Amino acid sequence: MARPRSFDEKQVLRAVRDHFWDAGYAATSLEDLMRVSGLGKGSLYAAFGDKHRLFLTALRAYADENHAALCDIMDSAPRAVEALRLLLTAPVADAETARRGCMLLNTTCELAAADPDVRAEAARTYEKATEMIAGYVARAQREGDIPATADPGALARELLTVRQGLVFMGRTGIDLTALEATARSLADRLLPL
Amino acid sequence: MARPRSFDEKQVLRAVRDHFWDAGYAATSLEDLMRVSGLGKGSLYAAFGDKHRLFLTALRAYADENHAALCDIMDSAPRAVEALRLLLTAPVADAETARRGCMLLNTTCELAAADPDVRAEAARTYEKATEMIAGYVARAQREGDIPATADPGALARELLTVRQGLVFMGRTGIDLTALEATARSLADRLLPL
DNA sequence: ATGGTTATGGACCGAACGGTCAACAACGGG
DNA sequence: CCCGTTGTTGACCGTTCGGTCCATAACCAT
Repeated sequence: MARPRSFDEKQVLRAVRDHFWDAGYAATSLEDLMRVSGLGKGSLYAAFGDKHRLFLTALRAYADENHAALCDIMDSAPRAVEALRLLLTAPVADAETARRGCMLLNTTCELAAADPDVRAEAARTYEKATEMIAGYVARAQREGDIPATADPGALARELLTVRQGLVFMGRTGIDLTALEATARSLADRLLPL
Repeated sequence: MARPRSFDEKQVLRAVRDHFWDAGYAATSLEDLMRVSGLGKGSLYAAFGDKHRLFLTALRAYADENHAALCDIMDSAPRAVEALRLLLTAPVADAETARRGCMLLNTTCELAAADPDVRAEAARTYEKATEMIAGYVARAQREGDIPATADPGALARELLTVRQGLVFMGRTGIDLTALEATARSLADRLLPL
């Protein structure tokens, strides 16, 4: 019927997401996006709308992917309490991950005050994460590793908060050995085994 | 000898800092800075250098002021362990503070990957904060509120990390009542009284 | 009062910004 | 084979960007 697209939508979205992730929203120009995606302005606009819409699309894709990856990592632990430990230790386990930080965290800091869409995405994602973590807490309680008296939702919010703190500290360029030790120690204190 | 300045340097720096704080670095234009400071371009440049130098000056002033304010708050507590509790509960105690977050945290997320000067400022400030906190930990140990076996530096890094996590979560727009409860609960678990 | 010196404010600059558009290219159905 | 439809490309638009510069203003020592 008509000319087919010459690009893979997911691949473009990934390239664009990577640039927003590293450089931030405001510091990324359309020229940057054209370069990393290999597309012309017109194609970018026709396929994804303007810069802001493209950004939100990339952000949402990132948040979903990230959530799925976190679920995978935690699923790999045999006991729920170990999965909860991974929640704290994984984000600082290797240098590249630690330095890059989390795209949602970075852009929330940059834009939360000015952009309701970003706030909404953050709220949505962190609520989903809290529920997921609370599920692991409940399982760890059934497995006898966490006292049954604990409130799964409250503990989940604590762990998520601490995780974000660790992710942020990784972004600052702090010494990674010390940060790993901090993560382990926090896991020891918050998840008495 | 010559014409005197028509503005107060600290006042201008505060106005400029406020705008960078809320809007971020890249999203702030020289026109914004002229508007909030009431100065013309020429005066701004003559007094503070270009946008980036002005930003760094404002950031450093913020970091120093913030550190001093934190010291004041913690000094108000009679026992060191209570000061350490305040480290976690103060940043989420009122809505305005929580929503605004921390300028250094916000800009570190935005610029850490691209701007070595910002990384350096973050490293400098967080090292200073860690030392200050470690001092309180040591005092709390002398006062018998924290086990003498604890490593003050390690505990300080943990508390700072958790504090940053709480500050970040406040910026996301999360429910503040829940966040306060999270802060209190984390304080209870990390600072056994 | 005046001259030396610095501050001020806004005109001005080239470059880069986000966004639009129209001419052209590539495909499939008839 | 050719036409309708959609994708691609790059020229082009007005605006805004950060930064420079200079005529003028305001001050103080003399």
